Amino acid sequence: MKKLQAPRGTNDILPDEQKYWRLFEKTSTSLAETFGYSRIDTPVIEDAKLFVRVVGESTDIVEKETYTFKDRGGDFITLRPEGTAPICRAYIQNGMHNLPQPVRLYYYCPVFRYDRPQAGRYREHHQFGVEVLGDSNSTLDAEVIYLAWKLLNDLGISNLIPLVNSVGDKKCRPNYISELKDYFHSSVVDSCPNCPRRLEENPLRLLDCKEKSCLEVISSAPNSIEYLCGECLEHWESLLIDLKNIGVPYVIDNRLVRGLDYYIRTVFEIVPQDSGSQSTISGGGRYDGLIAQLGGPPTPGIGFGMGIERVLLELKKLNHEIDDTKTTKILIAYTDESSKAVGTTVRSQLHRSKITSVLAPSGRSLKSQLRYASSIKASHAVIIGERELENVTVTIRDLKGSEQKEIPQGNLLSYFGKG
RNA sequence: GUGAGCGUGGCCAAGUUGGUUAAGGCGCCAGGUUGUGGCCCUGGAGAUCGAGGGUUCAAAUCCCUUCGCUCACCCCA
Repeated sequence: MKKLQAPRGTNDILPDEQKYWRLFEKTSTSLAETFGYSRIDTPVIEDAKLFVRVVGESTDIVEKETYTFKDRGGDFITLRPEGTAPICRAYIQNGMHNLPQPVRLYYYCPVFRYDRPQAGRYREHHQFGVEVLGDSNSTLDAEVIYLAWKLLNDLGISNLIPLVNSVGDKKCRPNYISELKDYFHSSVVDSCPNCPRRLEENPLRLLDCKEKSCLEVISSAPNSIEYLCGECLEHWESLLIDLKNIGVPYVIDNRLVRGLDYYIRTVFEIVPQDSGSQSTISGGGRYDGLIAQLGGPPTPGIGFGMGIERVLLELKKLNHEIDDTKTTKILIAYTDESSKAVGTTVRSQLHRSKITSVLAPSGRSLKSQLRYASSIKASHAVIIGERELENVTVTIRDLKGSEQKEIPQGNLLSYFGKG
């Protein structure tokens, strides 16, 4: 029989790994709550049309990189590949424009992409993100960028600086793109296997080609800021002031573009300095046209998404001690069937007082039971044998030291301070 | 979709000019006397060497196919 294994690009998150995940979850949700964001959970599956409308039908993204299938009723379903579109859908569907604006939301969920896995890229990964809907003021752009940066700081990843850029809006971006095309038409490097095609299909992407021969051409390419219309320029300039006011460091990166057309004006990313290719930890931007595009009222929006696996990769590099929230754990050892029965009632007593305890595995010598206690890092062993049965006592052994004493069964809880 | 590297018990792995029962370490289980752990000692379980086919008297070691993993490209929400 073929060995069963998790599908390509998916991972088990084993018990030893959980402390990192819980740290992230605690840190991120408490930061978001502190800033007045409310949690939202959307379904793992969505109508496939949602993402088609967001990114357009013919791109690689929808054709090759989503998990899309026909369900038993004949509807096309897509496993959510990102957080923003479902939240916009939920905003529209639930009439959230009737809430006080802006609406601040955060999410924490698995997302799916049908990609070949590689370092930092999986078919299932997890994202945390925030979205602010209903206000186009640059203050909120700054707030969102600040949150992404602050979250990483709170986790102890403090050496990262957000990269920011503005890609203009529907009015001014076309001018920029045609300028960019003109520039690359005359200078696109023949030796690059991809840029001639990019020039036709996605000119903005020319700016982040990795080919060495292209770098020089890119460095003197037209700069998007110089093509911003009056309103976009004003938004950009006030963003820089807002960023300063809120106290987040930033670096302007005019080659920064994001893959999707829906981004307007502000785009930003946080990328670790020393890493390989799939390393953007967090990215986001403003998407003022998106909700209208999905059939809702014209509503501005800004947000970021953060890849948790990539964050944890960085976190582990720093080798910080993670507090594993150790509770006292008690192993209940026994020597025969009748003492086992007493052990079972002792366990119930402890559990009622919320004291972590486990019964030793059956059929083992006392020595083996205590070995087991050590291996599961129990803090104490409660030992029940013939003598304890006779005396109606239990023996409590402190496993950090080696003192033990026999106490009346009735004093068990007070021994652990729960009497 | 493209390219490269890799695939030996749960984990880390030695072994590749083909040749007796496929090292070792970690982990797991047991024992080291009479009811007691962590260290140490001894023993045990556990691998048809990813799978299928071929060459050969003989293959984990050579050839072919296939699957899987990893990394990179493409793409990137």
